[in-house]
Amino acid sequence: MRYNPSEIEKKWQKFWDERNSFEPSENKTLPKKYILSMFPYPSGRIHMGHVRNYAIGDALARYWRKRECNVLHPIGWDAFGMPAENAAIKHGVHPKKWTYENIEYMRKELSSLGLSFSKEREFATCDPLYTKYEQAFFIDMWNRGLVYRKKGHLNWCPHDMTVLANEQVIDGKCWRCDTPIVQKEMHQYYIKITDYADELLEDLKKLEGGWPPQVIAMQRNWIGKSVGLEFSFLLDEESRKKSGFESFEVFTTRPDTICGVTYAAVAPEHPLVKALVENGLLDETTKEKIERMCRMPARERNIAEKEGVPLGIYALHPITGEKVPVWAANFVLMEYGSGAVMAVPAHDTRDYAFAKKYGLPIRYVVFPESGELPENEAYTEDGIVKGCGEFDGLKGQQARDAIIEWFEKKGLGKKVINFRLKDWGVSRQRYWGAPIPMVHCPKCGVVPQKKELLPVTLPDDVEITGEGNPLDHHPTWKFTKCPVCGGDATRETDTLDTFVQSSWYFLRYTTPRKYWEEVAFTKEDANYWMPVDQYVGGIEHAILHLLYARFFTKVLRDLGYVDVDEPFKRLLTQGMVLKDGAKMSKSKGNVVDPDALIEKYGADTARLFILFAAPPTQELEWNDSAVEGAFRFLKKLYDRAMKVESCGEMPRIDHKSLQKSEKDARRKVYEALLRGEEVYTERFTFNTLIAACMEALNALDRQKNPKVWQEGMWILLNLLEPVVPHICWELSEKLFCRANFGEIGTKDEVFEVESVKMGVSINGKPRAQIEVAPDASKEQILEAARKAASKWVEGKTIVKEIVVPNKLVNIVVK
RNA sequence: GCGGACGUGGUGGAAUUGGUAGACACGCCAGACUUAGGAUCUGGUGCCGCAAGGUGUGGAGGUUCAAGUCCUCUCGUCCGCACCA
Repeated sequence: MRYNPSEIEKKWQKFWDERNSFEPSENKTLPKKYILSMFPYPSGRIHMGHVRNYAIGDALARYWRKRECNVLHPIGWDAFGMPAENAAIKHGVHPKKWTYENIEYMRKELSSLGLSFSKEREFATCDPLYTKYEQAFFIDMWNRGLVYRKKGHLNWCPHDMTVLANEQVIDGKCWRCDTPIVQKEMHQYYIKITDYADELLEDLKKLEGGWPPQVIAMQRNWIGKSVGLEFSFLLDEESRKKSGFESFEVFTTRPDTICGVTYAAVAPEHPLVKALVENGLLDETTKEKIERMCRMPARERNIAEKEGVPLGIYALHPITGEKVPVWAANFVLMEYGSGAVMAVPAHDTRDYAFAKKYGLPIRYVVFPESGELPENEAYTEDGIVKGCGEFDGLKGQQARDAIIEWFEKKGLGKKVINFRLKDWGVSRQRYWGAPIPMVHCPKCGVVPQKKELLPVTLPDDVEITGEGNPLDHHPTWKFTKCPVCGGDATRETDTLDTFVQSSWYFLRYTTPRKYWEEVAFTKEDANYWMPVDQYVGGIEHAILHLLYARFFTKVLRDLGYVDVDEPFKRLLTQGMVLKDGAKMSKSKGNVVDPDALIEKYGADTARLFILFAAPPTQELEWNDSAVEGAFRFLKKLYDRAMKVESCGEMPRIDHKSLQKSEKDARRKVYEALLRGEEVYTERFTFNTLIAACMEALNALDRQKNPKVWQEGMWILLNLLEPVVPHICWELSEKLFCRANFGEIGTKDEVFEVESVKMGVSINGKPRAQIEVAPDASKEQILEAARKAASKWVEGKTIVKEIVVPNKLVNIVVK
């Protein structure tokens, strides 16, 4: 019998399917493992990234099932979003049809990989039943004051005709279609993620050890907490009269440098500037310069040269009372802090460059503890304050604290914490999304829909042209009654950002399908299964999805739906799959199609290759001949297994009576077993486990003892089942009636050896090898070592001798 | 600029607490079997050298009996953020 993957794989997939083999138990007294690979967007076909993602998750799920855990390993579909609408525009297919057909097709593709998903708990986020609860959460959040509506400058993608969150703007371009973003002013709904900024930051500590440091760092950076002093810059009397402003606020993280302030700078969009323009106090060229600065998009501003104009007004230094000029400058951002800064050219590189360009004074007030001030640049390090009256002599944090205290005592300013994180704008002017369940009533204003009327569903009869919002253009959909007064009203026509759906889908899975009509999920179920024990997905979600999901979990906790603080205990970020050094993409023409691969070699070969070629967190370079190698291993495994006699339990072997090659084989097998434990539970370096299994099979091949073969296969098939399930079920069924699929304990006897090989080094250089009894004394070992290395020892004085048991001997000679 | 990851044969990668660097696999070379094979099997394969030996984990120092692993500096690659006050 030759290895025939397509036959074996069909057989077992059918077997698993018919028996619903992978449904979790509802018995909550069992130890649980929640293993989750990020759910896919139903784009049409799976790609190698999916294969990798689900091969990793499936291996872990299958492993824990063997350890007698209750395993939740679900799959679903992140099904709302723009590609469905783009398909509608291009090909005239309805987004719903396009999406569900894609799901149908991709489900088949995934099932051909033999993944052990719970079929029962699968759903798509575009299912109205999912929308229903999402809308209910939104209303809960609105009622809690966590959602608000605001008119503001928004990132607008002219191609997709929609608003984007800051997180969705990459290099000033749309994250989806790469179109440059423009600023547009409009109303939209915001979720107050900033209310949770501190907790989102603090709780990153809880994730240390479980999440990659890189992802934690990226989130920390994105939240961007900075502590400093906020104070008012009073304007001098004349400037007050001119502008109608008393003062303006500034924020600084370096109050210790405050006495080095020689000017102040405000953003070109600052209200103070507007007032001066409106009062006709600026000449034409100044106004022109300001307008030009305002027009320049943010991403160009940060590469442009520092530029600014004096506004002809003066502020009073809060400590010295000195008059300092106020400038409008292109490097000051309106969106951060108060849109104005105190400028200390001596201790800030930006302020320095600006001061040099416009000939503004530079005054050093912080000096290094040792050494000299740098020449021709700002000194930005901490140091000792000099030239600042009562604060002289203080250094670094000490000085900062003292100065903040001084401001607070005098009531001139206060300690303030600023975050870079902005509230999450969730309105999208699109059709294929969850409708925002709000109603605009001429009498009652903007009010939430009644919960018993949820879900607010999408109308099917829409025309999708790519221009404007189809829901807004629909002839009847938006007309409704006000849930408060019952009068005529209109529905909100914006839909929710798709990241809202992916922010809680992992909670939906925790409750069995039969309850889905009544609840989003039960608290009991969520508390049993959460947090996800192992989450697996791409690094590209390091900020967006993972931050929103963490935030949502905390909000739902505060709303009383669940008790956990963090949704994902451990996170594994898989590397990309590359071909010819580049990410696989249609445009580059370097795509390897998973279907074709499975067709040719089978799912087990695909899974084996993808887990063997590189550790899961690293990039994986595609290599056709290495795929061939993976296939070869499976053929060999199958061929050798066919020669093993079947048995119902693990054979008992008298280890002492075995020949050396037989003992070696057993040792290799048990080494693989130990490696398996650590790979599946801690390290996830499946490549090393597979290598250990290959070594074990090679070692088994060098001996002929039928019992050693039986035991070896018993263990290897158990170890490899999570990676290559089909072939392992087939062979285990044939040989052991699958009795080998439980937990297997190690055996100390196989690691006992008659002799150990040790290296002998002279002055650290490996020179010879000795073989000694495992219980040999230090003296015996040294004697053997001196003899073996006599060539290098003769005529020299031995200075020192080190024996590392079972490893090596190092003799130091002179 | 800030933050993070990484650098080992022709290639992917092993080496978990410092202890014989290069496991396992790909590729390549030689051989066996075969009508043939992109099949299978055996042996070899870091580099220099006929050999003895030397040398070798991006580079330079250091700690140590011993460094891919620890420390300092440096070069390079990749990723994220970025005029954030």
